[in-house]
Amino acid sequence: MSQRQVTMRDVARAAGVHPGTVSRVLNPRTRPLVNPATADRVEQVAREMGYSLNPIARGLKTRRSFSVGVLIPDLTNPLFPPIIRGIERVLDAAGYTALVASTDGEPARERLRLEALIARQVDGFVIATAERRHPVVADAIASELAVVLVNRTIEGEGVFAVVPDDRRGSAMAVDHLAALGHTRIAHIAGPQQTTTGLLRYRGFFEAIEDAGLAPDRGLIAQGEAFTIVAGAKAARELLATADPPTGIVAANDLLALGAYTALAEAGLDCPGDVSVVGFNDMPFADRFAPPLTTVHIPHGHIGARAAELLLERIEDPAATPQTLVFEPTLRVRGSTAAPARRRRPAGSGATAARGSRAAAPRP
Amino acid sequence: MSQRQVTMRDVARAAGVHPGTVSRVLNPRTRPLVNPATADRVEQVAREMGYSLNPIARGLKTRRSFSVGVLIPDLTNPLFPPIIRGIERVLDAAGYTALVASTDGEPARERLRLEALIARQVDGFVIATAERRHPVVADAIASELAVVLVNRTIEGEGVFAVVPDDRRGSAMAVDHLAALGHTRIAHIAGPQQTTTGLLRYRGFFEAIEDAGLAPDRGLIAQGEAFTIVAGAKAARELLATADPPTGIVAANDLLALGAYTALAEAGLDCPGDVSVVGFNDMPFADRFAPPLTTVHIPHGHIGARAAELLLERIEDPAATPQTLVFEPTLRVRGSTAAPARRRRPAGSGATAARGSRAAAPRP
DNA sequence: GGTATGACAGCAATCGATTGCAAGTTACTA
DNA sequence: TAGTAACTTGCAATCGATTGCTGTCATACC
Repeated sequence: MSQRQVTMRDVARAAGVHPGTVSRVLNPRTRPLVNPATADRVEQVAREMGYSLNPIARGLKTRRSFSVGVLIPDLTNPLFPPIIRGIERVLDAAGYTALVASTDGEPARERLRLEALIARQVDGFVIATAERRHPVVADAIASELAVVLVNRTIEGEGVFAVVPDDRRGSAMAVDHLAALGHTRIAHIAGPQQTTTGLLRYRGFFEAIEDAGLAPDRGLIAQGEAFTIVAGAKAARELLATADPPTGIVAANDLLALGAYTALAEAGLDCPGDVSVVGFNDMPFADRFAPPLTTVHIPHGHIGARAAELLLERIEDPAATPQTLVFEPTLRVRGSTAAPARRRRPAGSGATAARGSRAAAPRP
Repeated sequence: MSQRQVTMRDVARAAGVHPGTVSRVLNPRTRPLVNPATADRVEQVAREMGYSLNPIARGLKTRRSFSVGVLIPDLTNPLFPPIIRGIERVLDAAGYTALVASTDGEPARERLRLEALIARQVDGFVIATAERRHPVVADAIASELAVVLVNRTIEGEGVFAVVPDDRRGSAMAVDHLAALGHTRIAHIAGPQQTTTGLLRYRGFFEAIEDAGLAPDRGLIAQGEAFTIVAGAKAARELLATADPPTGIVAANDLLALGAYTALAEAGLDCPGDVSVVGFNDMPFADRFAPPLTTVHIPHGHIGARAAELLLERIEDPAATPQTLVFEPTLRVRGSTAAPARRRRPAGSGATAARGSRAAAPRP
């Protein structure tokens, strides 16, 4: 907040030494090279003058910035803020700064962001926007950039990633519904170009078979994105079939919320008529109407571990690539219940929506 | 993603000109200084070589970075992501980059962030963490940094800010409840060191008087922070009084959500027993149980306008300070209704909570 | 035909810090 | 006591781009 920034030269002059010496004193790594007495004096003077190192200038020379880029598909998805918080916590402690950028899922914007951040000399990236085949990310990794993927990963070699056990999570959801007595269990799948979309779908399918239920293509609806709108659309398709499901496993909470919307439109009660399970346990999932049963993943930890992995990778470019897989847990709340006896007219299309009455009608 | 970065010197050599000339060509402002033919040629060569300017180096010389810092109290509060999105949209279009940092409301962390960003040569700040008397922010403004406050502002001169009309918003909430027939209307106030906390409180109080209701100190509970936990605590206090309110105006949605919690604990129904109004209309407010009636503010616009103001201020340091006040609107949803006839025992303390049964019991 | 005018483009210092190299000290050994 | 090793610290080039100043050259004007 000082008027003119104090430079290293100023400190050097004041302390009667050469700027190079000041530089050495202020860098822990080179500090031992200088006489302890001198070092103390310089440090003292620097403190008194309120000197602070100019990271821009330093970065120019060292090609390091002690900052890392964090690429997020959509900041307004409540899943990500806790992850970011976890990342920042670790980075902060290590003296790094996180530069958060959201890409809105647009590849063009993503490339732009990435390059802008590279130009800013970031030392690495935590990327949450990965798709299974992702040229931008693959390039980044190939070009020896330090990259750690979080939540989603890519298919390929040499990847650092921290992800939930997606198959297992889906299976938990299916098992839960099956245990409640559901036999017609549907899936609202996420975009299949993401590992979360694909693996949760596969996990769902496998679990259905393991539960001894008949797999049915008609019970799979493809969500076009991980959004409420896409979830509603997919759920409408499921409800419009001849023999609609009594339980829905959504590939994430936003899709599940979309299912809520579709159910309300169709005048159906959740969980009375249809049970819904989400994935992620995003913040506020417990406050929805009804509170969402969902697969919980430890957001903060995932972020923190990703940051730690990244720091390791930055410190040691030869570090062995590794993928950390977190075990999810099921949070049972109010959106799932035993299936009721079928009571809707067996028409093929959903009957005209009875207005948008709230999913949980008041007594 | 190229191996070694192409520098201006490389381009100059290839084009057979001096680096200085390349610099002039690539800067729109100085471009007219060079012969159009040469300029075209240089530009061509630069493009072919895949040259991209190094913002670090440029920043070192120009003390500009074309990036701005965005200080957010808490990224996990869903109010902020849409604001950030608005900011990014405008900044992007102007060729600037937003560096988002969250402070968790800790002054120490805030100062740290601010200084880290200043060191990174940001050209200005959008600050959402302001408190009414805020030394850090006041210093920043005083030291001629380009600063625009968003959502909250400070008390003082020469401030650029974009805020909602907090008094008016509170008044809308009160009027709504009064119109429904409520006479015992309480307020869960936000921290009074923030303008949002203070003005919403004042607006509440004024509106109560204007409605011809008797102001009652017992109907004001102070939230310690803008969080669910604080809201629950404050609401419990309100419910424990001899003559509890039938309507609650919360200073923001998180506090309102806390009120939901307290009501559920006390076995009370919302809106059957007590109506609740929030403030901000944060994302998902319409999905809660019950859907929250709240004062809506245009998050994206607020962010965008703040960014625009900041850009103006950066371009013209002599720009006149201005505060933009946005008119809020009331979104009536499921958390408000006419007061029921009093039917609870008139005991002074809340009776033992009947477990944490969901606020909206299933039929 | 000589000089004033102006358009171009090169030169070199500069932003603030880092670091290999070398010089100067000091101390220690043979 | 000369010689060498171990410390310290200064020197200066460097990272990549910007910009005031200067020099050059062609054109225009009288």
